[in-house]
Amino acid sequence: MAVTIRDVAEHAGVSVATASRVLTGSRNVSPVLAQRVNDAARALGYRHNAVASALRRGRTNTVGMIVPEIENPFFPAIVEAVERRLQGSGRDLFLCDAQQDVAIERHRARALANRQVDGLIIVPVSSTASRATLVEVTERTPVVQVDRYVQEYPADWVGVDDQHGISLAVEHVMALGATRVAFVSAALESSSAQARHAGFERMIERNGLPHDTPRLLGTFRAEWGRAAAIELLAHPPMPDAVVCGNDEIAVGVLGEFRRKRVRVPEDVLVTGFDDIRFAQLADPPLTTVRQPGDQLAAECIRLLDARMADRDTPIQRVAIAPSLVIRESTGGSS
Amino acid sequence: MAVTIRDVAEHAGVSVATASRVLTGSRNVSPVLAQRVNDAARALGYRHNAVASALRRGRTNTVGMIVPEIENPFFPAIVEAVERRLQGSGRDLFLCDAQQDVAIERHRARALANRQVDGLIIVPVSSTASRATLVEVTERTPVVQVDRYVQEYPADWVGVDDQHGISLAVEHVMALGATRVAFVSAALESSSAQARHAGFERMIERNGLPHDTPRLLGTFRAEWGRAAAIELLAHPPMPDAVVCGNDEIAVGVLGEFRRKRVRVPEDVLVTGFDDIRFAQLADPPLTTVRQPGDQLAAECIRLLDARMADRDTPIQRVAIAPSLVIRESTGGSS
DNA sequence: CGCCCGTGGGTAAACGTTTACCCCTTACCG
DNA sequence: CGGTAAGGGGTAAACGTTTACCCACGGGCG
Repeated sequence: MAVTIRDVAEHAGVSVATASRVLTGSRNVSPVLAQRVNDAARALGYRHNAVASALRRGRTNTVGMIVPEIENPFFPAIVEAVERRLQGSGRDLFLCDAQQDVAIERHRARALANRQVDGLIIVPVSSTASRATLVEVTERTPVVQVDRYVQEYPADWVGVDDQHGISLAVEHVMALGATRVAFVSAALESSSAQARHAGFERMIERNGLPHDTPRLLGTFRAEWGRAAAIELLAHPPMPDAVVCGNDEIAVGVLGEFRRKRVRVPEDVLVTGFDDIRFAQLADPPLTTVRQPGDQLAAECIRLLDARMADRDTPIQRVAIAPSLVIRESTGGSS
Repeated sequence: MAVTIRDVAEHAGVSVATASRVLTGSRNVSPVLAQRVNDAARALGYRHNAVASALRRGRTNTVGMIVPEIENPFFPAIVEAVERRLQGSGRDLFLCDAQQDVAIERHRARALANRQVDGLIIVPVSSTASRATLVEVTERTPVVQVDRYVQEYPADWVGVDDQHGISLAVEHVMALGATRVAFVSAALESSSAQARHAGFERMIERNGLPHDTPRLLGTFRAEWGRAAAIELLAHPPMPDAVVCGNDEIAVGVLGEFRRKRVRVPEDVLVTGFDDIRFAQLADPPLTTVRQPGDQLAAECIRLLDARMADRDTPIQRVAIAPSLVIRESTGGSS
């Protein structure tokens, strides 16, 4: 078996209590004994058993995070930001991928909760089907939702004001003279898809733009953007602008337009959402609604810590205003 | 406190042993008692405490994975594939991001090992500086390296034959008439950067191509590709082809070339490596060396399981032959 | 009828830490 | 000099499961 704290104590000629106190720094120990313990630990190659520690203390110094699909580059960006935020407090982040499947999501959430993570950060797959998982896990551990949320908010949320974000995009293309504006986004499964769609419809309504432009709802993936572009081209007249639900979709749309020799921005304007790294590398570089990842992460950790400090704090929602990043896909910076 | 198996047993009127046996299915229990236990568990809202279980059993049904940086889309793709492979055996995957920092990598590796993961899959940050971490963690838990490896192989490895991959790219551009071939890749920190560089030099040598073409080594990121392209343009003559160390770099190169009105493939050929999702969405779509993610993942899990079954199995290295995917950045499919 | 074996149940001892509680020594103060 | 407090050390009881070991019972077989 591996070397335990008991072996260390024995080797150092002290009690396990003293060894533990030295190793965790939980109480003052005379320097001479401390030295002996540390030497013994090093000599024996002692490794802290986090499982035993977690069982006894009920805490793990670990935060869990679940994202709907790790292949969507927006999520790694958030993960990165969260990770950096967590760095300071010495906690580890364990990440799980739900693969767009609420059953897997539930499984992962339980796995993390069963491991006694001190907190859980989750981007729920579905605004409805993920709810049960959220409710279940919320009664066991502090939870913060990021980006997406679940109906009726069983837990804190931090994200961007999606409706406002989309309205920035629509206003922008309107200002450039577009009146026929199409919308390509994901099916109304997640809260962000819903909010972005609602924001779009509200802008169309409020500004008296024509209603008969296409609304194509699929997934948040480039493949769908490509398919949607084919659809748009198949049913003239072409819109003046295509507002996309995220950057991946927009990149797919751009790719298909390029292939079909539809010129962007001359023939049609295209906008995205998120401002992923590839947005500026797209051809043409993509005008998009930027999500401030660092702020989201900071807010997220703040909420998590607050809830860890007091489980009964009222549920909070933090919506951060996104900003528009203008690039060539709508004609470039003015 | 939370409800324990003791509460369940009491409520069902059986011993904890029986309750445990029902809940884990470790031994036959008469149907009537089993029913009572299950009912009690449901009624009380019993949740398995994985920490206690792990402490007692020494296993966790969990696999840990560490990638150098989650923002490089190649890694999420591998993670996805591994995750799908793991699905079948009911194990959970906990992912960690090393943020390109061997200190963080070591911290994460220890965190996972301390949590008693049953195995660890790692893409080491550095071929030299990650070695100590690998050695340390290898004596505690089965480890498989993917994609990159560490000097002298303290653990199994599965990856692609990088040298061969690069030679496919070089041969391809040579076949298209290129003689002056430049190489843009990452600093020789990781094994993949080293192998790809070595493969490139070997091809130049073997085919008697001019030696005075640029070798620009930076990072595996698009920003670097962009910077390298600027460098290439600043020092004529332009090469006939630019072979890149990965797709991200290539996308950056393409972006900068487009901005400077350098035509690809007419003026210069460009190739990548990995075949990430965006490779085909780039402008022009990118000719690249494809890494077969599913095969890598399958092989990886196979190696891990083999090592879990027998810790003393000799160390294995599995190199899979990559294939060339020809797209417009070198003139398109012939 | 006696023995053996298989089945299903319980008791209690682990797993490795942390920490409540207790004790002893020493120093300080009135 | 007695009393008290503080500091540093040890003992042992948790934390919640799993499982080795034991026991009782019943059926089959010689």
